[in-house]
Amino acid sequence: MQEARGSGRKPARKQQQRSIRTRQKLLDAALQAFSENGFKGTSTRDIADRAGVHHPLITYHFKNKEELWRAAADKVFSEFTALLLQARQQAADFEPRERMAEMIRAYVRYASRKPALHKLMLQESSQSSPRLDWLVRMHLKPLYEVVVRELETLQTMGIAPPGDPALLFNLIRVSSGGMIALALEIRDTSGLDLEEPDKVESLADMIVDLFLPGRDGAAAAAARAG
Amino acid sequence: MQEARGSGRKPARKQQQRSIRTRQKLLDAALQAFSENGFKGTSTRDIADRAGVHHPLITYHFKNKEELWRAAADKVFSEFTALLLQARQQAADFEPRERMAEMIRAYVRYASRKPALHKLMLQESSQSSPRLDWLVRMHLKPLYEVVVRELETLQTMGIAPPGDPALLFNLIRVSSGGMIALALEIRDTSGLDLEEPDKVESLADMIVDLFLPGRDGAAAAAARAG
DNA sequence: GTCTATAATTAGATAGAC
DNA sequence: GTCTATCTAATTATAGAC
Repeated sequence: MQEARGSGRKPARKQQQRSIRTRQKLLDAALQAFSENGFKGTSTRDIADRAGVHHPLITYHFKNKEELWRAAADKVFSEFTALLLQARQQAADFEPRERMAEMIRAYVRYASRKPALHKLMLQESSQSSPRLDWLVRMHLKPLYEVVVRELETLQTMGIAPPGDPALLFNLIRVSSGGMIALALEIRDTSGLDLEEPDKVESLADMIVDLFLPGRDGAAAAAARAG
Repeated sequence: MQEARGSGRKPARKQQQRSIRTRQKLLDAALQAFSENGFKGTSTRDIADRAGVHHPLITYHFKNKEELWRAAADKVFSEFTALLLQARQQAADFEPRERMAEMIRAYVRYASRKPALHKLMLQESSQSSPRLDWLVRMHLKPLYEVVVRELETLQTMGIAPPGDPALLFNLIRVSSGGMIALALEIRDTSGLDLEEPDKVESLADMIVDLFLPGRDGAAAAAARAG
């Protein structure tokens, strides 16, 4: 930190801050653009325009298009996973069914707040690519490993329905994320507006009821016995 | 029909047939390419290469990229709807639950045979466009209107779970199509290969069990009464 | 009905001034 | 850290020979 004090040193810090803001704006614009048009379908010029900066700045801050994609994806997915694990943490003392229910609700709510995340994921999953490999390895698989184990527990307790846990996990996931990613089309074909918060809650509730039909605690055991 | 008989007339018919085959090859290649890279992300040259024809032929047969997209989409979606309504027709004499179950199974099976259809739909739904409007108006909405009515009936019979029918319809839809469209990613993150026919059947069965938990006929009425 | 050649536009990326 | 200018390649689309 060779510019801690003295006169005429503020410009440097101001530049740093501007640089950070430019990075942020580019990341936000990139996420939006990539989620709408896919990797191949978006031009770096479009991203620069959305961010309100000149396009050579992308090269300056992120080296190239691929790195920009990765940075943008990493940002949302990290945010998403953190929020999900936080919801799980907060529900640590709950009964197993309620803990999973809270995670599902957190999942649906975040998906609805950041539809770009699921749009991005769907765009990239339509074809194998280094980006999909990276996404699976860095974000999707780690989350899967954690959650599927809890789902299996819920299955043995009779709370989640029987069957392949991998199938069950992914059904819950696409039921949440897919609905959000398709929100535009769903509104047009069936008049259901998933941007309204109460509709989002209805969606979360329906998913919980569908995928966790069993009950918690003694009631569940009793129900199975009798 | 000025070439019904006589010698030296076969070349004309041969050319016609080649033209038809070229159209077909272009339509198939276009569906594949668009489903993988989205509309903006695919070049007409890529489509021509996949089809093994020279790219100016696209202009010749389809005028431009947009019309080619429309023709390709129209082909699969027409095929898809026809197959679905046929399944419904064949199950006309079944009890209501089994009729809907057969439609769901037909839906999942076709989705798995033609993953490009759902990939295309997901790609286009990420942003509003004249293509999405067209898709909704020509294919999605008509199918929705028919099926949601039957779903409502199943709800009043206690076979389908209660709640907003639009929500229920779309959940069934994305549970089927979304899983298929995401097959690549799902295989990599959770080792579940939805290209295997028996996995597809398991998926269909699980969807039927989840979304049609009630029973048919007198049993259902008895179950609700007692 | 098919091809070559090409026009007009837009893409990703870089060089170098400031 | 930011900008203008520009290179190279790829894009959609068309014109016109065969």
